[in-house]
This record gives sequence, structure tokens and C-alpha cells, in this order.
Amino acid sequence: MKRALKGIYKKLYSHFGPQAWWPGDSPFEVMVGAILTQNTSWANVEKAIKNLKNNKLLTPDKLYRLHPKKLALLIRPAGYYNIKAKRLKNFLEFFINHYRGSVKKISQKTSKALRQQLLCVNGIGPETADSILLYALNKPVFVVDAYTKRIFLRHKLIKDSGSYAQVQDLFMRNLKPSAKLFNEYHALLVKLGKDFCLKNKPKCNICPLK
DNA sequence: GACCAGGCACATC
DNA sequence: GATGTGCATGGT
Repeated sequence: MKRALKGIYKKLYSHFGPQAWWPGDSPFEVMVGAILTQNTSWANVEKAIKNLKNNKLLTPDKLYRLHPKKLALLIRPAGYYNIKAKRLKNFLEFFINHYRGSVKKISQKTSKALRQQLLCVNGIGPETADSILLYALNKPVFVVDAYTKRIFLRHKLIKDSGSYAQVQDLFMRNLKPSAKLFNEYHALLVKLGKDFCLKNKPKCNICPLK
């Protein structure tokens, strides 16, 4: 499995090149984006983030103080805007109360301990927590998403019943724990998924993995 | 007009 | 533990 995972990575990297993830100007922006992108296309998330930036609200304190209805209105393009406004507030409350809204402070926590804390925030599940750990805080944690599962299922490398934790373990047990590698690998899987591995087109003859 | 997108919580069995 | 449902916009 070690070789298979490395081989897939090499094929993807040589085909697509570096992906330069996560698109975002600051760790805090990545955290916000991680929540906004839940089951939503990135193009819509960008619009929501742009709204926040244009209003100079993209800081923990300002966002936290913002009236929930105003926040919901600003992030409207990202969809599920009412529930995402609540989820953002939940995260901000946690971030401010535990770490004073400081990326430096939150970075000092071990990824294991911080993951536990993040998962206790209502609205943050495994993928969002891991995205924050890897892409905002540069911790070596592998992010599993719908594309990852779909691609590996289609290539018969995981079982349909595989849980998030099981798929994540597969990567983390068989690859060196490198944030740079995990970052690029996950981004490449998303790129492959977007370009080739569509939901209703299980047969893909031009898949770069073949 | 249908389908999809970088999930999660909650209810129910 | 598995399965179903609500949440919502914007692009193809």
C-alpha cells in the first residue's frame, strides 16, 4: 500500500503539478474558508470571503461581534448561510475564548489535542477540523473528503464502508507525516476529482491514474 | 430544470 | 452503527 499511495501521488503530481493550496491570504482566512466550504463549491465560498474582506471584517473579533443576521447576509453566496453563520460564531467563540483569536497561540497546541477541541465545536466535523489543522496551521494531518473516498473506492483501494478515520489512517500510516506532502496530495485528489472523477460518470477512460 | 459542490448535526430505527 | 433529512447558493 505504501508503494501504491506513493505511485498515485507521483502520477498526480507529474500530471497536474503543484496545486498551491489552500487559496487564502492568511491562516484565519483559511479557517473561515474551511467552514464556509462545507458541501459547497469553492467559487461560491470566494464570493462570501470577498464580501467579508470588502467590509474589512475578516478578523476574529470583528466577525465575532457582527450581528448574526448581518454575518449570514454577507456569507449568503456560500449557501446554507444561516447555519454557517452559527457555525462560524461557534468557532470564533472557541477561538477567542481559548486562544484570544491568536493563530500563534493556537499553533502551539499539539494537533491531536487541538483536533479533539475542534471536534467539540458544534459545526466542525472531521474534515473541517483537519482542514484547519493542515491548511491553516500546517500540521501533518491528512484531510479526507468526498473526492478522496470516491477516487479510492473507484480504484478499489478502500471499501465502501470505510469510515473517515479508516481512510485517514490509510494515508497517515503509509506516508511520512509531512504537512507539505499531505497538503499537496489532498489538493491533487480534489483536482483529479473535479476534472475527471465526476459522480455520475464512474467510468473515466482518460483518468491520469490509469 | 436537474445535478452538483472541498459537510455536519440531528432524528429515528 | 446505519440510514434519512434539512440546510441553500450559483455554475454547468
